[in-house]
Amino acid sequence: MRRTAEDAAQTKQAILDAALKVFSKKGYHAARLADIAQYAEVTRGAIYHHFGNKEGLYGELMATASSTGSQIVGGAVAQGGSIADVCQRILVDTFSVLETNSQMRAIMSLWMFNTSEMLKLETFKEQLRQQTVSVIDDLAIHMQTGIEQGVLRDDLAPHVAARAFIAFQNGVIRLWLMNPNAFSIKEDAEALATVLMRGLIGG
Amino acid sequence: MRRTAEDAAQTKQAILDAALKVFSKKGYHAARLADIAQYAEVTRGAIYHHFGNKEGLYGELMATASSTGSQIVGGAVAQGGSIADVCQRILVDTFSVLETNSQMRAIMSLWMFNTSEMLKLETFKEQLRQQTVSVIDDLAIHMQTGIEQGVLRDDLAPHVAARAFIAFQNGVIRLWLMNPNAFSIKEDAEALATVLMRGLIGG
DNA sequence: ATTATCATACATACATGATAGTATGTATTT
DNA sequence: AAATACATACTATCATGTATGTATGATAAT
Repeated sequence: MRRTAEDAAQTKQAILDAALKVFSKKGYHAARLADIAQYAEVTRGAIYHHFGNKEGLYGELMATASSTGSQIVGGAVAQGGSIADVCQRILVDTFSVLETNSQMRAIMSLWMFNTSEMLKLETFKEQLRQQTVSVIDDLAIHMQTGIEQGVLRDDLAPHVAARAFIAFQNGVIRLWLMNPNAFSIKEDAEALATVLMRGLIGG
Repeated sequence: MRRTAEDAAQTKQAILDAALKVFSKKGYHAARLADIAQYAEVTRGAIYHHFGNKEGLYGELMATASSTGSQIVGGAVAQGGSIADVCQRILVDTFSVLETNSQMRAIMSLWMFNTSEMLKLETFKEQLRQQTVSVIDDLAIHMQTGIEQGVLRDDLAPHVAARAFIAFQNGVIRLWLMNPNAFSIKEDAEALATVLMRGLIGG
């Protein structure tokens, strides 16, 4: 029952969508390919055809996830302003979007929670490590210029500032994802972001 | 080959120690009871005898882990000082101890990473949720008095301050655990803590 | 344009391995 | 003697991966 190329692409996307839901909900090991297949309304055969194996499926998922992340950052940078403005905007945007966009929420859950499960796969660990390092390094360069321009505190080491930023962002996201009913991350986004930024902005 | 009661307690502890190592390294699902047994130099029979099943073993582990956490907080509070001093101390202490104490590192790994894997077990999820809520609530009360005393910024909502604090702490710990070679969390502990505290302290 | 051929997109069924759990045996302690 | 603290051996389950089947779209030959 071969379908046309378009149909095939559609099925592949359906599998990816289903995988995102199931992986983010159950974790890597607990998620069964049978679950994903059922959710996508195909059989496991389709999954093996398109992705080779479970790890391959997960890998493609993570690739799209990480590209989404850099997309947000790119958008915030494009709006211009000082490094402080950009950082504030990134925090507020990432916090807010979680509450409104369920797909984004699933992606974040995936990379917040499942990631850790995957750290035993050395290839994954290394890939993630590299990725994090480069994000921090990039950010540190911007922090450096911010410091030189007097926008950020001059007693701040650029890398420390960058790590504080990423840690705070991830921490807030994780805290909220663990219990979304505890508070509204969208309503508190501005206030939370301000706490961290006040620690970075020169005064 | 029954051993004396003392011996039994000793083997039970050995199993817990082994479980901490294996769980924190491999995750819940990937960790095999056979591994844990081998590491503890017993057979799986001993595990089933003392803990009933895999989930029981994990449960007891987490119980000791959470008690360790509140122990650190208790210690920092006992040393006195303003809420700002206490918070700074908690951050610096928790950051520093990670690098020096491998057992603490394993416990943190467990609760940072494996926790998420366990969130599908509803009992666990609820337990963890309650725990987090109460930690935040407690902290918020202290933040409140800090605000009233003028130690912390007066435009800060107590719960926002509390969540920012916990999020930052967890975020830094997680960031470092994911890649301990990227930087020395002990050396940067003071600087990192200062960033967050400057965002909270009134000026 | 029709047909023969091949490649694609899956479904189905089976093989394999791994691991949790159980049942039972046994040596000590109490 | 009865319960404890395990070890050993066995069972059952389950999920991945693979091998194979099949219907159909794509493509080239005639």
